[in-house]
Amino acid sequence: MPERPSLDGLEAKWAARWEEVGTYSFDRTVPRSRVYAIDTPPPTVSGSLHVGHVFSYTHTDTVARYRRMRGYEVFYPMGFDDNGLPTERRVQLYYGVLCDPSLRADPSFVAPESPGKQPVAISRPDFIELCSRLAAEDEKAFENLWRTLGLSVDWHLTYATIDTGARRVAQRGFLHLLAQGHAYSTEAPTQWDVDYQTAVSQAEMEDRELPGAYHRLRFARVDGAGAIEIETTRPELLPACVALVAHPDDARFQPLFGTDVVTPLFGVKVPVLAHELADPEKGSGIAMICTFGDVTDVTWWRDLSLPTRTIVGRNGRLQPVSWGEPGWETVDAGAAAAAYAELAGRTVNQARTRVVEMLGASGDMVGEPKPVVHPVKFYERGDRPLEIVSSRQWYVRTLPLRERLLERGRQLHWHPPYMVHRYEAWVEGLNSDWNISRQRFFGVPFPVWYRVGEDGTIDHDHPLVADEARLPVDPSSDVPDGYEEERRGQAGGFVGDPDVMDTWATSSLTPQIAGRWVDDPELFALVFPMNLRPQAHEIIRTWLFSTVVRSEIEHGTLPWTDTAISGWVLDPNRKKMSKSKGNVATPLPLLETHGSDGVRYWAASGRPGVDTAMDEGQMKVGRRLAIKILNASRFALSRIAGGELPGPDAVVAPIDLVMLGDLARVVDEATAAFEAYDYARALERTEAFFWSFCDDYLELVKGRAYEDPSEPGPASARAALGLALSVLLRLLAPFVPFVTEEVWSWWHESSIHRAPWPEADEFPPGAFIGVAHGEAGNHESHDDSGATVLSVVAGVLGAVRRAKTTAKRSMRAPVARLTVVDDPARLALLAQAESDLRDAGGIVELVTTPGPPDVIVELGEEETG
RNA sequence: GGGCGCUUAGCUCAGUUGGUUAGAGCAGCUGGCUUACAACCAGCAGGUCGGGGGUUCGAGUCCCUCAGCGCCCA
Repeated sequence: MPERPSLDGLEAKWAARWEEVGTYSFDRTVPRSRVYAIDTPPPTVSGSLHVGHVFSYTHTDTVARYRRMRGYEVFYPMGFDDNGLPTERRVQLYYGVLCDPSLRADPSFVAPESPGKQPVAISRPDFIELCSRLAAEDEKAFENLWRTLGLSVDWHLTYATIDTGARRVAQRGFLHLLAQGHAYSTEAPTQWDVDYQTAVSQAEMEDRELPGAYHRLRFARVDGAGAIEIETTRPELLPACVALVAHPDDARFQPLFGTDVVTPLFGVKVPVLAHELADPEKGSGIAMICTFGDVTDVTWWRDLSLPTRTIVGRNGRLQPVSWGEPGWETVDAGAAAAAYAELAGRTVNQARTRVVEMLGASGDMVGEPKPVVHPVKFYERGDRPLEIVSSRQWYVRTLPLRERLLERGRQLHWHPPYMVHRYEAWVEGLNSDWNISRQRFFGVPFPVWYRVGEDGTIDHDHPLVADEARLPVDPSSDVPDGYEEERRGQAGGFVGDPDVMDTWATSSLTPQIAGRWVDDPELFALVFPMNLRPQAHEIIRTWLFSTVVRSEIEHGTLPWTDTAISGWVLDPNRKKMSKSKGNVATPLPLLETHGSDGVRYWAASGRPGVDTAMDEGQMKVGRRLAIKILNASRFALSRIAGGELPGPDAVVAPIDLVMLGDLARVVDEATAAFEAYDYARALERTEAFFWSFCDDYLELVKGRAYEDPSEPGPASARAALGLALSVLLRLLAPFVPFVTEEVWSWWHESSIHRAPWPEADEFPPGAFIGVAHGEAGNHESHDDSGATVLSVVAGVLGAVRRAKTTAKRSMRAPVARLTVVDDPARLALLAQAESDLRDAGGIVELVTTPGPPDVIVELGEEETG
């Protein structure tokens, strides 16, 4: 036991020790009933470290530590979700490279030291190699943070959602979806980000308010009887117009339904149709339908069986079309081609400007554009509005599962419970199947190839699937059974699926990946279904939802029994932290300044599911708590050192029994709180007891504990002190693992983090008088009002302190005479700890008198010298 | 526009099925080097529980309504 204990260096000391002796390693020899498995969120390491990471992961760690102390073997792996766009973007910027999948791998390829002025095109294998390399470096920074923070993760179980085992799991899962008809591919209108060059799923889209303008355009009627005026925010899609649409009940347009009009500039005949989704209140009450301006266009196109006229290419520019050819019929092909020549090759924004000029010149635009602000769909990471293009994508059928998914949501235990509403709202609002294809490189490829017919057409309807025993495969370099590499891309040969799985399609399998579903079925049977999914609330609709989908389809079960939803970290002004605002706090300096235990204390004070402000003040409080634990423990241990520590039966003094009874109640409350995943409540109750324990009980008992240990009074004090310290340290261990382990090591050989969680049977039966356990006793340690010998004596001690403070005297000043006036029952309680009170207050003479409550303190002179 | 949550001391938050005088920490103020701790201790002060209405013997707590804030979704 050090003379002057300190928090300095505890993180490094204990992190190394825990790793060395395997304190948190998972013992797979235990039976299923003793396993507690956690499906940890795998962070995306290409993002920067964020104080939000320490916040939510600390919550999970307190639960993991509690369960471990309850005797469970905790399966607590860390994962990393490196695949997908964020890592690719980081590699592009870091090295100044671009992936060109048409290039062959270059055996002599060396990554550029720093990015040049122009991006260097490199092959897909070389690009993936750089992604893996950079991700591995970034993972180290995360692991270092987690270890410093003291997460009780078993680092031998670490996985990445792109590693070999994960690819095997993801591809096997996909093949099962395909075989059972849950996955299908189709050519379909798809939300497309023209910058990232990829399809975007419903879950990744967001609306942003964007300024635009209504342009009023004139369409001539074929019968010559005048014109129809429509309003549109996207006049550049005029060449893609396939129909006009109005509400079936709209009397203004009923006579026109079924007739044709002609588009301005391009002279295309299009019908006027009726559909409920047309809003008579909006614009002129009649709209043009294009290929495809928005999701409503897609609905109309599908419901009304309209043709397609695709003009926007995947690069976001208008592509060439053949006016006059089938599908592009027009009354004047020459004029249409001339007009379109002004637009082809331009971006949609450029084309909009030009087409407006042309419409103005031709007199087909009515009045000036009317500015509006309207919601436009964006990819959540994108900078330009999404376009809708038609392309081949893989989908998972989620719509037919809706009812079963809602039922699973009701079976899952949500903490806090109201979070289930977010899940239900999402499932009920599903309007499309789940698009899992991404046109990217650093991801898990689809393990399928397609036959190429003799005429060069690709047969997407009968994919050649990989044998499960071969997984993982890369169809861009591996070859389907029965084919030679030479026939890749040849007529009569094959092609590989060019896409990779969406990151949610792989991370939806984290229970299967972490549990090694394919590679280690015995382990998987031991840990799945898991116990806990901790995660943030904004990804309920993505990660939680998709994991439930995959588990339901593959295993017919929930992937876990409980989910704990954490809130966000807000900046000190309660604003959401974001890079653009520049209010993001990086965690390592905080850990260094306040200590890991201090930061963990702040994090664990945040209620489950509640957004919590970054608060360095709370971290300082946590650090003070840790220092207090050091000092109080050293003090208590110094009182009980030397000789055998008496067992609980030695506790006989009423005040000692009452203190232990109060502590037993705290154990009950903390245990109940942890069982309900309310770590914050457990901490609050424990901490409150700990401070009053230090302020009052330690002060009252310290004299007696120093006396002859063979006497019953001192023996009682020593036994109570030892038990209380042991219990308190264990209650605090999930929150402040470093300082509690340090103190524990002063008097124990093994780790506190494998010590048993405190139980009622550790306490002497006499402690439970007046406590819920209700065992009868033969002493009077409490009165009818619930006052105890401890609460009465602590109250009097407080009055003595008050008097000394008011008199501006030192706490050491003696009390010549203390007169306590109170009712007889309370005075009887006081009498049971009279000598402790005299010691703690420096009281020379104590007088008790029945009567209206009062405490009269007559201070004496301090001895000098 | 729909859903969920929040509003309690200057600040951050507790407050259980409705039940004595609504609590804690931080900040503030006043004292004190007290043989565990000055990175500490003791004490003091600070609240119309967002506004309004209702139920009840009794409301911070339950119901209605209004306002503000945040998030999710359209």
